[in-house]
Amino acid sequence: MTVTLADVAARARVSPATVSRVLNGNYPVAATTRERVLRAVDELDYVLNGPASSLAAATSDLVGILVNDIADPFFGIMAGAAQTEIGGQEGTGRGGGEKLAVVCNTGGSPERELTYLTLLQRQRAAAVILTGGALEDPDHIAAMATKLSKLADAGTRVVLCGRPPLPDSEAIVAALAFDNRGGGRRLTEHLLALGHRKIGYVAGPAERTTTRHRLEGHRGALEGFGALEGLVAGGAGGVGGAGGAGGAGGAGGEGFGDLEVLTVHGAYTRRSGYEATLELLRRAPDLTAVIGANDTVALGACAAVRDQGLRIPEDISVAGFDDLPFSVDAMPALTTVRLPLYEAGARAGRLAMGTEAPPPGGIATIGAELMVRGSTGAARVGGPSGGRG
Amino acid sequence: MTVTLADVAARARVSPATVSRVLNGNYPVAATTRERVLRAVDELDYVLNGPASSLAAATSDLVGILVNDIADPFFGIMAGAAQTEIGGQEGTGRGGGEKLAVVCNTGGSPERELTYLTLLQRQRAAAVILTGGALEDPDHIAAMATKLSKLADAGTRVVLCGRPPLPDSEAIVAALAFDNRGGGRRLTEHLLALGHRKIGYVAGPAERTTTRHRLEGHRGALEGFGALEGLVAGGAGGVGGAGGAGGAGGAGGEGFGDLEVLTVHGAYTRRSGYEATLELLRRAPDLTAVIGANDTVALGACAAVRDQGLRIPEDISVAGFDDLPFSVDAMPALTTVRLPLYEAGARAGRLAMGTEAPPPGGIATIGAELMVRGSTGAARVGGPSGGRG
DNA sequence: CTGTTAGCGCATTCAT
DNA sequence: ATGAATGCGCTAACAG
Repeated sequence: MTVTLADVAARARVSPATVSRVLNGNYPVAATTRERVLRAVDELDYVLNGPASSLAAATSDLVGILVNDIADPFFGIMAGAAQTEIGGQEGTGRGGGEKLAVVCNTGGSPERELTYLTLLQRQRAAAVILTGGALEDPDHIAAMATKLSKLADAGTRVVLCGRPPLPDSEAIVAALAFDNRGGGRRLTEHLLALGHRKIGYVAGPAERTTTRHRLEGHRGALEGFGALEGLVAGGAGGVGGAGGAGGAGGAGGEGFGDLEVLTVHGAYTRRSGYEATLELLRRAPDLTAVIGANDTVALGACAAVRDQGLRIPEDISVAGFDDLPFSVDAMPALTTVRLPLYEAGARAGRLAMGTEAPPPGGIATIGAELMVRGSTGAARVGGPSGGRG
Repeated sequence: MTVTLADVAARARVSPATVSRVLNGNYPVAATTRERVLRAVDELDYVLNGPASSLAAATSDLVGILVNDIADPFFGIMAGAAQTEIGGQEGTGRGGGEKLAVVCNTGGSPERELTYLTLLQRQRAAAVILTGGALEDPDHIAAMATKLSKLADAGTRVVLCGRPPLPDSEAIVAALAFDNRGGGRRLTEHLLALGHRKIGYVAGPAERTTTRHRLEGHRGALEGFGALEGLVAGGAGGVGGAGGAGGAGGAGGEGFGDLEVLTVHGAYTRRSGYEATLELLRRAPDLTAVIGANDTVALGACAAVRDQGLRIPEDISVAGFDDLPFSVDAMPALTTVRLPLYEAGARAGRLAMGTEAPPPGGIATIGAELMVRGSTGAARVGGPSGGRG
């Protein structure tokens, strides 16, 4: 019923070994023989048996790309770029050597992340790309490290994209990390420069690296500003949560007492942005700016601000993070931090293919660029405690 | 180096066959034996060899989900839903039976679509889900039909989601088609009811089913209205392209002369929406409404309208299609047609798993609901030829 | 309920 | 440059 390598060999009047060789192209074969074989392949409409091939070769052409949320363009853009870099190689699809780049949606669930990794391990995947922020739960980190080592041992190339490198792990080919801290810092500095002093922050889920890094950047900016201007009120420590928030996946964050900072954690969703902003406005009616954990959250924040009868940016400035394509279409256009998602994804794809040399030390930090647009403006006068400063 | 089934069998003091049976769970095994085997699996940290398993069983646990653009939430939502339905089954990941749902990004390229199908065929995929509109090029349709038959012959279940059924093809398990015509018609009827008579239409790529169906719905509404009110000007035929535009992948569409309809084709992108709208406004400054091929295009249209110093909806009404999550956040919120993407994707996932019975005839049409929001309003007076009507 | 026996289809040694 | 033989790790009959 199904045509095999042997059938092709018979038709081409060569041995199965020869057919295998022309298909994989890793071996010298006479041009005329190759012709004959290729013709037989076409005539018989032969399709390589992947499992058999993988079994014999102890490796497959599968490349897995893990994403937290496939419906979020943040991941879609990276995954698409990686897939283009990996899959856009040969052409016909009948020979070997074609990688099958494939994306797996974990939905942000640590179990599913591990499960997908196991599934890919089972398939003897050629490479795995992990995108987006990681969970900071110690158990999960340990489990991931173990799993990734096993994958690496089995010959799977592991690449991190938009995710900080794991604690030790030599298992990784390369880690491409976004400069979330720097971006977060510059964004808040921008707001401070506009005169904002009471800035609400709608953070992502507390236990994610991305959330923590962006928040640290934000607080670092506030701290630096406070040090310079002596404006920071009350409480001594607490501000520089930079170190403290570290490993544990616990609470951390909900209410900083005396500080002029207001933070609410929530999912990376519009709804979360909407509700958190309402909450922030309740806690501090004299807020003059709100920063969203990402653009989606920021859009939710915009909606909340407007539903309260406030104008953007006259009454409240709003900013996001990522600079997804739709951000420029918001009214007013969203001030945000641009992450070169496509470039990062493409590079991760090349790294996974072994087409590009890993960065020195296996780690590269990818810059984040502040994009100032219409959603942020000068702080309104009379709102914040100290006036314009 | 790598631990195999035989190792587990030895450790558990049973035969390899028994281990295989408990792993696959498709066969009666004594509870105590099962325990012992499972323990051995854990102790040895055994992971099934997928390729070997697939080779022996002549089928794999891979399920491919093809999408046109992974960075577009339209596809992300469907794919995510399908993946949840398929992958969210068991738990641990060490046993068999776990499907690996993976999404493949064709980027809208017919070649890559075929290539992915071949790759999936090579892997002996358990199922394939094709999402989104199809290309109407006869050659490609034929090639697809052939390829899908082969997949079906090899035991792969083929499901269409958001794509019309193929000409004949018994190869398909089920086709879930969106009511793009109906949605398009209702949207235009809504605009007509608001007094709009000169409506610009920014269509998608001319050779896609989705584009054609939505456009047909639009024209059907105009036609029906013209018949009722006797308002349709000039040219006789041409309007009801419904039948004519059929199979061929040719030009079709660019300029309908006397008709009060203005159509421009372009990609499903914001940029296309922007530029096409500028063009429409140039061609017909007395336009009172613009319909985008989808929400993304509509957002581009909004930007263009505003850049021309026009207000939405006072001067120009704008509407989209799909009702993606961000559409409600546009200012004003976008009037659009809601497609139940998540539900459709989930259903496709179940169909692919064989968890749900196919609809009668293997074809189901999924409704499209008009969502009236702020971006559409009464046509401005004095613009269109006949005034308010 | 469990063990034994054969391949699944291909990539590789080794020869030649 | 090509052919012949071997085994990858597992599942599927078939016995028992």
